[in-house]
Amino acid sequence: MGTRDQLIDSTRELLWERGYVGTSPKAIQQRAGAGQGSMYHHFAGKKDLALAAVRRSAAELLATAEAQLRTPGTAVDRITAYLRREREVLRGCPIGRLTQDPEIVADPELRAPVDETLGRLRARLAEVLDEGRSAGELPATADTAALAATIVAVLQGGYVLARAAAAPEPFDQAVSGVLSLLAAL
Amino acid sequence: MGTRDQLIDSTRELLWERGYVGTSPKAIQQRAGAGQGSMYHHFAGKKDLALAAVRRSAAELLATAEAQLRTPGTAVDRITAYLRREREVLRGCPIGRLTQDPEIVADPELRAPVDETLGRLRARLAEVLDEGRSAGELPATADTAALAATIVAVLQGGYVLARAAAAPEPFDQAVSGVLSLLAAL
DNA sequence: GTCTATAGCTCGATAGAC
DNA sequence: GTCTATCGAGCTATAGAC
Repeated sequence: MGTRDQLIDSTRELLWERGYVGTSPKAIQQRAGAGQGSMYHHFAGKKDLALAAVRRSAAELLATAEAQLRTPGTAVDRITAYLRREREVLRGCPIGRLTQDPEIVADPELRAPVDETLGRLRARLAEVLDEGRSAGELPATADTAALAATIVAVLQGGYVLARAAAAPEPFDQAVSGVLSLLAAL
Repeated sequence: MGTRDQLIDSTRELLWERGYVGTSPKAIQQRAGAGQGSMYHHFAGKKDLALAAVRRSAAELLATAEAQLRTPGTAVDRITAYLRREREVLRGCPIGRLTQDPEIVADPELRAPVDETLGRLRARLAEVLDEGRSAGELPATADTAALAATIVAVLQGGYVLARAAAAPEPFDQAVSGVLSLLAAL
């Protein structure tokens, strides 16, 4: 792996752990084992590097989600597979986390990939729910776009509860709750 | 209002907007209209001030929730009143926001009030759901603790989606989704 | 109680040698 | 492509006058 990739990966980790405001070029360089000149040779600055890092994390998140949602079974089965897949819950979501960063939401360029990623995730979940509705698994009146937003919100909010408690249990409870509600539909 | 209170209020605002890592003593002083000597006279430092600010925000959050949950009606009515109350959605949750801050979750003293607040909120919602279950509004088999976690997670995650989109709609969708699921129980 | 001055450090970025 | 040196600013905190 080249120095450029090392820098991107270090930035991804630090953005996940500490956010944009809490991540310094110096910390990125140290984690990547690269010097200052090297970083500013490959990237225009902190923002440029963050953009590359966020885009890579976003692509990975969507690919991982797709792997779970592509499984056979009913819509609720597929969503269960997605929600129950192994997660490092206490680390939170590498993309959702960025929405709490004032400099990310204030900058259209930095916010765009975050918005697009969560938007696509919701759209994909709505698609799965649509298929379930067409198959008669869900009521014809179900608002699949709203349910998709609820599911993604449970994930993102589950991370918040788990991190507050420093334990994964509240995340698991929140997921169990929404799955029991979906199963009862 | 005294200087001490001004400092606490400014810290509350800045923690909400920028988090702990993104908030400097200097910014607090400027917003409060107080000098450095004044701040360090009233508080031992940034952490001490943050503790006072978080405790005050936590008390306010729980009091506001209680005002909505105390209303008459079924459990779902009361939870609807809570979820649908007027919110500045794009600002997010002043307490949940702190779970994304590495220095808050790493410090037991700073994390404690966050954990306690979200824990109490979940417990209070579970209580409301328990009352509804006893009244026959919910199935006897409903896992009220899990549903309470789901409801708080939808709120916290709804903020995440709204901030990503820079629009309140995803929050409203997520709330609509979970309320429709609860109504169908 | 509040002020100014200052400490020692890190911030994000640039310069210029090699 | 990577290095070291340096910039001007801001960081959290302390000192000591008033």
